[in-house]
Amino acid sequence: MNVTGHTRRPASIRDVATAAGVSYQTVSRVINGHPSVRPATRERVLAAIEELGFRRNATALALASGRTRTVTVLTANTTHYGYASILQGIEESARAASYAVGIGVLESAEDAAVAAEVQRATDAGGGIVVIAYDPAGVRALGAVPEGLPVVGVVETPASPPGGDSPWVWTDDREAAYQATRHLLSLGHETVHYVAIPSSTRRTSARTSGWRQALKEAGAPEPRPVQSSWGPAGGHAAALKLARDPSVTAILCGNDDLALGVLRALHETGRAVPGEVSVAGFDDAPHSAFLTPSLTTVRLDFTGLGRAAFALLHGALEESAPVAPHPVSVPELVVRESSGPPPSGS
Amino acid sequence: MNVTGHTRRPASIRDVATAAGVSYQTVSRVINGHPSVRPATRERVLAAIEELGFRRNATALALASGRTRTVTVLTANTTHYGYASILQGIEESARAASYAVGIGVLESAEDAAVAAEVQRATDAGGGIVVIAYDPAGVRALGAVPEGLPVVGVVETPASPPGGDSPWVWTDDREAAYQATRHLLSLGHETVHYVAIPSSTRRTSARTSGWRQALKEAGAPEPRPVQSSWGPAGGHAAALKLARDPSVTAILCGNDDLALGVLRALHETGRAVPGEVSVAGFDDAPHSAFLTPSLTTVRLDFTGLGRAAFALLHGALEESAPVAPHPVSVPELVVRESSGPPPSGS
DNA sequence: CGCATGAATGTGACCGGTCACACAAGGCGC
DNA sequence: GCGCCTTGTGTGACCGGTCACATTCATGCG
Repeated sequence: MNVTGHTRRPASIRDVATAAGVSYQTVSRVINGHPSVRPATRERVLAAIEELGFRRNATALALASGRTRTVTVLTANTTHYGYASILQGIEESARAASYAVGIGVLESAEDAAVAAEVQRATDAGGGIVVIAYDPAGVRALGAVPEGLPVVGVVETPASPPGGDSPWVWTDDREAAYQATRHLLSLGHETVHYVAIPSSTRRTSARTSGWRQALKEAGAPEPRPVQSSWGPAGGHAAALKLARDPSVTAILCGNDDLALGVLRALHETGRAVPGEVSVAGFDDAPHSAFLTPSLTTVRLDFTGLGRAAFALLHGALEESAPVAPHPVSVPELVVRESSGPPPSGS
Repeated sequence: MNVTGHTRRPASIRDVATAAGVSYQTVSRVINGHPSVRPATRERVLAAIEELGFRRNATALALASGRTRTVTVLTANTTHYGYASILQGIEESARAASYAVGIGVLESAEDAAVAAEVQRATDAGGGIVVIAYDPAGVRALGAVPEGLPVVGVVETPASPPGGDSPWVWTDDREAAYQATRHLLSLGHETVHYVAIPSSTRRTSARTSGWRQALKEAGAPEPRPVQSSWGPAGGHAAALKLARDPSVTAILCGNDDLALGVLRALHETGRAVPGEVSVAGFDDAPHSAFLTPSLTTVRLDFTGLGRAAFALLHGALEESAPVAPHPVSVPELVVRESSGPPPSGS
């Protein structure tokens, strides 16, 4: 029940116009800050707006102007820490720019389902951000019709990142390189790699950063172990690796994987970092509190989301500030899970 | 560059009408499945729709019909596992019902900021779901103007949950009760409780479930330790508790807290579960892989999100199926972190 | 056979804004 | 004092749909 008796239809500019004794166009001018409105008139209109509690109808605005001020985020998942952080970053920037944020979950990577989601995002108008770290995301990014404003949050840019390519990414190669070098510098003969699924057919940036560090150090290059995204994958992968006593250092494609690896090493009785060192990727919030706490590379997902929005915003409006990929550099965080290899080795 | 040369304006129903040689109204009838359209006409219209690639403009539809088919989720955070899962559940149901999902993050609990977010959500039209587990969410829920379709995902229903109260919740009381009983049944004299911040001034359901179990068992009731949401809070709280040798069982308000508690116990050299048992809440994906793996109570957040949408959907459309709070019952998951108290105790 | 009835379709107004243009009043140059 | 430009304001059409009502034509029935 409403104080005023019943819920009344919200005031439109014509209601305001009548109340202020002007035409609706004048009201429109006032709300849009048009210069040529006499101060006295402006005052009257503003008073009427205040009194009637007028708010500009977003739907009508979108229909008339053609601009939706909306960004739709397409993602395969909202619960993964990285994805959720990117979303949060996008929302933060979008809110500051008075954009609405929509979200679409790509439940399957099947073409029809992906196409349907892209359609829905397209129907919403405005811009699209696709988190393309996984097959579903990659397909979605590919399925966006040419000419639409879209930004992909990708593992690696698909072509030379010159100019205004519609992608943002973190320097995963550098991150993997740093982590691998860290482990090698502790004295490990080589570093094994448990990989997250690659979104493309090409070698992932993480893999190549790892590989480069090994090559530079003249370390043997073991086959990367392909795994999944979650702890279960890391667990399974590490159960195999643990059987090989020569394995003393494991780099994991993300912190979830590392968690599973830690668990598997514990189950097989291999001490971390005494016998085996483990490093992750992402610096998820729980990684610092694991036992042992996890050495990892911190990636600024929130910043990545902000960058994605900035890029989109620039494409959508001339006036928007075109931030040049200000994604911060990955930062190695050394914790307990990495140490020198067993001396007897 | 587009195949057709340049991006053309999408086809409207009038374009389709012209192509099919009928009036725009007939096209409208066809897309809305109105019965009285001659099959031959319908065919022609459908062919024109297909040929022109017509898609109904969501903005125009919203403006004309007044119905937005949108649900906006207001939340303080997108990265917490529980919140993110609820969001995912809402999105899932919304997608099935062809609703768009918008998201607004309540960055601060400050009144003005919360009010602004609620306004934005209101402007979007459609329904609102507020995740009201924290002060920001609770305020947002309170700030939603009377009469608007809104559903709160709350810790505890504010008033007798009879009829069609616009809230969904999990049975936290039962969950805490189960976990506490489990610990007591292992032989612990009592169970200490590290609480997440309560969203309301009243005693939280989790607290009262814990309390009831203690009372029924005739166990002494220690003061609950107020903490924060994240692992850091649990860590700090447990550092204090660890000093007291009589503490042999700790129930934590969520799994993140439990993670911090485990870490603190490790740091202070208290074995889990040898000396101290720990149980959490939520069953986050990583909890099963911790060392020791975490005994916890599984809550169906995704189902909660689905229930929230179902309730909203029912309020928004007569035809919608009104699912009666089908949130699944919390389920105790016993893992390694809980066991009998030290025998010498 | 005339008229009521219903099916099939079309017309105009409307949702709440914006945009392009018309128009009145006032200041300035000549 | 006339034209012209500028300032302030109003009018009409439009965005792409929906809704209420009008119209046409075939049909059924008394």
